[in-house]
Amino acid sequence: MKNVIQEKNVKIPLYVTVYETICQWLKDGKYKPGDKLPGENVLAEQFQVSRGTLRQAMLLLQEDGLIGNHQGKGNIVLSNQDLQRNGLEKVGNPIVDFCVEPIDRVVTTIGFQPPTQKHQEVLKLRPSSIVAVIDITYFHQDSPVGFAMVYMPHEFLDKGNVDLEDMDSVYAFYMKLLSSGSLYSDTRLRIVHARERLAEILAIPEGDPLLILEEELYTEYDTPVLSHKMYMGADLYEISLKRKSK
Amino acid sequence: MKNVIQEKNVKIPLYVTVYETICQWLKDGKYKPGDKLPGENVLAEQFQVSRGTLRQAMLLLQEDGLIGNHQGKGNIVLSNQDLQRNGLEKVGNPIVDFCVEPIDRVVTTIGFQPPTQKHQEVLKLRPSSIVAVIDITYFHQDSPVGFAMVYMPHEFLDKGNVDLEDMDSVYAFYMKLLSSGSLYSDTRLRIVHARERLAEILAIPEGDPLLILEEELYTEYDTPVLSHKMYMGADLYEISLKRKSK
DNA sequence: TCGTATTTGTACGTATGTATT
DNA sequence: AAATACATACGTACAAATACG
Repeated sequence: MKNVIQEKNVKIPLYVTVYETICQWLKDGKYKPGDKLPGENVLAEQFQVSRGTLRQAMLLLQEDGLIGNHQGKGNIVLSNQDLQRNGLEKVGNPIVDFCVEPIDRVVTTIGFQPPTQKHQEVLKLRPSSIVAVIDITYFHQDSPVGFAMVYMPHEFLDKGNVDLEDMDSVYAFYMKLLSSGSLYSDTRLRIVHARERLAEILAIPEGDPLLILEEELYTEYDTPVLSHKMYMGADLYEISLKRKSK
Repeated sequence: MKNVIQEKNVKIPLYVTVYETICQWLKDGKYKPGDKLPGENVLAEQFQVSRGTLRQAMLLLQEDGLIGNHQGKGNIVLSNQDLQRNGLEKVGNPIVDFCVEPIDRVVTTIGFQPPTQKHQEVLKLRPSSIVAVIDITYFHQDSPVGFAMVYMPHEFLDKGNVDLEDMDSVYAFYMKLLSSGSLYSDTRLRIVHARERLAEILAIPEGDPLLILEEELYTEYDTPVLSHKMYMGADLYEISLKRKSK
């Protein structure tokens, strides 16, 4: 299997450059929310591309929630100012992205163990394989705000050439996975109450509520990459997202 | 302005019928997770459509997370039989969709008031307009499990021809809005602690944690439709979603 | 290892349908 | 009613990634 987090190709399709150009227009305020973009034929002419190619760019803009397409009316700019921040529906690291305070320090530890029954299922592992267990505590100004338990097949770390003695590089690998794109997830959100160990780690009273996010990440090939649980302090997190419907 | 929840056109594009046919194939198990679909040229031939049209159907399948597209390899079926249930990232009614117990009764009340400063902003209303305040309590076996406060411009209810004396029809209108499609949202999730009134409504001790979802819904024209807050009992809710990235 | 066939990705062009102005 | 603008659909050609002998 190829390295999951390989770099992307440098070759950029035409419709992507068109998309990026129009994104920049919107960022620069060349067209403001409520404005109508020039007609597709006009734009295609300007960019010297076919209308089909231009429409691929429009599709990307629409998926980003930057424009709305309306037959007979035109492509209208939506209120895009606040779209900078990614919502929960985009893969990233929620425990970092949604803390109301900035995360300024993380403490990472790593251990290894045979897969539990559950991990054999969700990570599709043989009983003879090895699972890396990565515990990460997230701090803001020396106060713990969140805690994550990450379960990853050792195989992935191995193929990623990660120095297992260097916690910074382990954490960097994990973050790179989360932001690598081309991953999708099964995600569950619940409220739990802090028990002994968690209460101690997060320095909160036992029984205090926590937001927990449980998740499995897969490649586009449907290969499990990792499973993790994130515990987020109740008062320190506000999770935002964009919901949509066809 | 046109009625937001108007029925869709009856005319169905070719690529949608192709998409629906292949969806059915997957549901029937004609192709199982891991299988490769026939090549696009073959499928286009079978459906008697051009390859471009067929590729539009493939795009829909991919957006649903049902298949993965891979240059040179093929279109592979993913293991998403369980995608029947919509995740939070799709607009619907979370307070109904994610309760671990089935909701078997709702109690709806309605009142009217001038818009607060905040509603003037988020719903883009004039101070002289009227806001409908709809309170909805959700029950499972006569126990309250969730509570929602909905703020909607009176104008919408009026144009929707809703009988404001008939609570069932008010609730039906609200649910129809949520499932009408063509809406998108700004959504925030947090933990709050039940205060007096909420604790009483949900029949829980004061101070107990609740999951709260605050949201504004907009049409594709960027017109605010409604703003609501949903309070969900801590132990009764598990919210699932599908995260993705390009 | 290398070349060839297969398969999807990109890009172009044209024509017609349908909703809005 | 006519003009405008996006939506759908067809066709062709070549590029790029992968699979296979």
